[in-house]
Amino acid sequence: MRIGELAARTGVSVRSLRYYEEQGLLTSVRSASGQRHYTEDDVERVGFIQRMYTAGLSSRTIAEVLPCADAPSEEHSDAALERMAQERDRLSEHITELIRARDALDDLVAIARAHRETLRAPAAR
Amino acid sequence: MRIGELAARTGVSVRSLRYYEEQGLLTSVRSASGQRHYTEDDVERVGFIQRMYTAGLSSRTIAEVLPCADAPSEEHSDAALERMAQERDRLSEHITELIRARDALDDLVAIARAHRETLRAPAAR
DNA sequence: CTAAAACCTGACATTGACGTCAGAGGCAAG
DNA sequence: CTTGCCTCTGACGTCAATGTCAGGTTTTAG
Repeated sequence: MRIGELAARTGVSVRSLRYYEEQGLLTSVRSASGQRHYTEDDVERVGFIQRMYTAGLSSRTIAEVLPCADAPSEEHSDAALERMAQERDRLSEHITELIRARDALDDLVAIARAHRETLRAPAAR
Repeated sequence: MRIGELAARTGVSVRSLRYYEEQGLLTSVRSASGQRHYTEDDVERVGFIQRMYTAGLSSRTIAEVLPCADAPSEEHSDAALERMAQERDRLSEHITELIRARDALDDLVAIARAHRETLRAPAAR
């Protein structure tokens, strides 16, 4: 498929797909005229890339980790494994922080709601 | 206390504290010479601001939400409450995505580790 | 064949939360 | 009084993923 279709199927912009290629995250086969062509597998690959971006990894870090996703049967050095584990931990910490932030928001919402009730039924007590 | 001490106690840069003030998130009392002075409460306030930034809220959104944290006993319009609830949900979705991303990383790590075992004990089977 | 739609490269623009630097004034200690 | 540290304002720099535009080629539909 061509780049427009891949973009449509992944929900990622054409611009971003070209950027991913520039960053070495995605490869394409070029037709004689220079147009990029992708395989079905690339849909999934782009999904993974997006997920890693969401996780807060940079292009460079994703590039380090991707080979492991590509060829799970090769060694790819302990460094990459180390890197993945490290990013996983960082992500885990971040999730913990986000949950705390959500709790803080929850508290605020609860207090605001409670006070609204007070306003609505001032004669309740 | 002056800005340097607040920075030290919150772990936030002096630059950021000025930026927060510029964004209307933090106020200070100015001495005759123009220096900013803060209260003990501001330490906690900066912590909350940081937490909201971590949660992915923009300055503008934090500015909308902060009045509720400041004065829980006022109404502050349903709009702010609505906004908080909305941000909370957005954050929740984001957390879910991050957990999925972490799971993906976990899978990769597990596969890589398993393969390393295979290499280390090739005669195991 | 022709026009529209999709693609190409290259380059500049954007956004947001800061970093950093310059030049000037403020404040406590010796 | 002066030395050294803190603070002030203002402005420009940064970074990373993307948007966007220009000018040109390719593909597709009619």
